[in-house]
Amino acid sequence: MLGASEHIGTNAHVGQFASSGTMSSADAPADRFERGTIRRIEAKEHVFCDGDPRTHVFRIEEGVIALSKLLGDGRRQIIEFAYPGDYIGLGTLREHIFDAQATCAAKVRCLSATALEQEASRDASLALRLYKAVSAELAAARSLLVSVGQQSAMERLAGFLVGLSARTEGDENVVKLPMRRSDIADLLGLTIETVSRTITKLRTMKVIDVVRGTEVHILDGDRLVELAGQ
Amino acid sequence: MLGASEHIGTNAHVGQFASSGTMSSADAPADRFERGTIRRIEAKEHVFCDGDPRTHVFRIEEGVIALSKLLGDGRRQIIEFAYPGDYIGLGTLREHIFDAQATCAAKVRCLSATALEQEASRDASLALRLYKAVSAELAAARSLLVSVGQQSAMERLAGFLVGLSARTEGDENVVKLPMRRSDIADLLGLTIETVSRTITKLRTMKVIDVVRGTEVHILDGDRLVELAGQ
DNA sequence: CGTTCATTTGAGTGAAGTCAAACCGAGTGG
DNA sequence: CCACTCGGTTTGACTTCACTCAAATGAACG
Repeated sequence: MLGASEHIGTNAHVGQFASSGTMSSADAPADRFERGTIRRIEAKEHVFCDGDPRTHVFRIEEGVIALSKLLGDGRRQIIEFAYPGDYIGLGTLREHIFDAQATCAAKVRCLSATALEQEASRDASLALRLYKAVSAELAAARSLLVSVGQQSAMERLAGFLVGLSARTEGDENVVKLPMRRSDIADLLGLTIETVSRTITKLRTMKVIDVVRGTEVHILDGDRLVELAGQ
Repeated sequence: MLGASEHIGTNAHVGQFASSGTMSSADAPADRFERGTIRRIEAKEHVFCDGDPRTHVFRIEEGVIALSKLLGDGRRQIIEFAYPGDYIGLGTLREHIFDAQATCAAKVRCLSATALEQEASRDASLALRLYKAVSAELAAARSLLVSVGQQSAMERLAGFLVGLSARTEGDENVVKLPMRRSDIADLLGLTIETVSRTITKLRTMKVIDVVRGTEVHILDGDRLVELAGQ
């Protein structure tokens, strides 16, 4: 099984941020969302781990970060995939309670959690932005919960592809999968084999076509949405 | 199946709040969390429905409210049980995207959503409280997701009972179940029958005892925690 | 060209679902 | 006070969807 194999020691990932200039922003100068250094993350590298002190909040600039919970016996549930523009590490706890691991090469912007929250306690509009950001995460988590709790493997996978397609810029009918089958399986509460078999079934149904394992061409979008249920 | 049987018309539940005096608060006078009228809710009555405009935020004063999503074919996923002290209806969307239904007789405090959010845009400390409240909900939703996505029926049910016991004031080993089996099933992503069978198994294992179907006596708390996994 | 890692496919099993019937406790009315 | 109903729960028999274990295939890379 996948897991924390690449990760050596609880804090190995902290402290060696690639020093990149702060991006010049057209926004208000005090906008913490636009400052912070950029850090490069390799595929499978951790941004932070379950149990680490929550020192930073990160904004994804490139790639995909999987937030996940690892159970004692190796089972893993992915909580969400964070895509460019998303924030990870928000919340009020002193320590992280999830792993954050890149599913492919990625870049994140690092923002000091304490600075952010100190400023939020003075600046209501920043606090409201944080509120809206977590609210969006909450909606996403609940929607995934409905899927995992009630839907069949086919419905979950079709829904996942529909969601990915909606996120995709450019041709909505060509979706790149920037993660392994095991990541999809752990997101949807299935096994790798079931994910693979379901993809195969969608292919034989001529609803999708798969190129080199990582690129999904949606041949019949309406049917896919239908298969996703509501 | 359960569902919206008690509910007649999308907005039948709005507008007939029981007029109760605003509670005198030791807090700051501007504290919106302490004002608002109290509304009585009968068992199975809706506080609000999926699709209703989000006019109010509610604080549970008594009883339990189930937040749920109903799928087209009757399947239902409960997102969370809201207990006294919890808030429901937070978020930034104009409309509710879930049903909120009492599992037993309940009372909620009604707070104007617009007033709350207008004030939050001026008062950073209020905005931060909202932020913290949703963050807590987010953590709860994610934890349930892990359970539903990865754990067996026994693990889910044991975990549910452990969680209830932790919430219980007074004797931690006597847990009242203020909801039906169908509510527990829809929360955990199981069927009524599986919930019932699992409870029976816990009884034959002498880990719990059940009195009149609604009162669980925890006989072996350590074992229960063990069965819940992590 | 061989190694490694990811994915696919196959065969068999099992945990939870479905359908159906029995049971139980709380009201209600004769 | 008992019979009857009604909603909820439990139990039983059977089915199925997804899991497990195992092997084959495919892609990437030195």
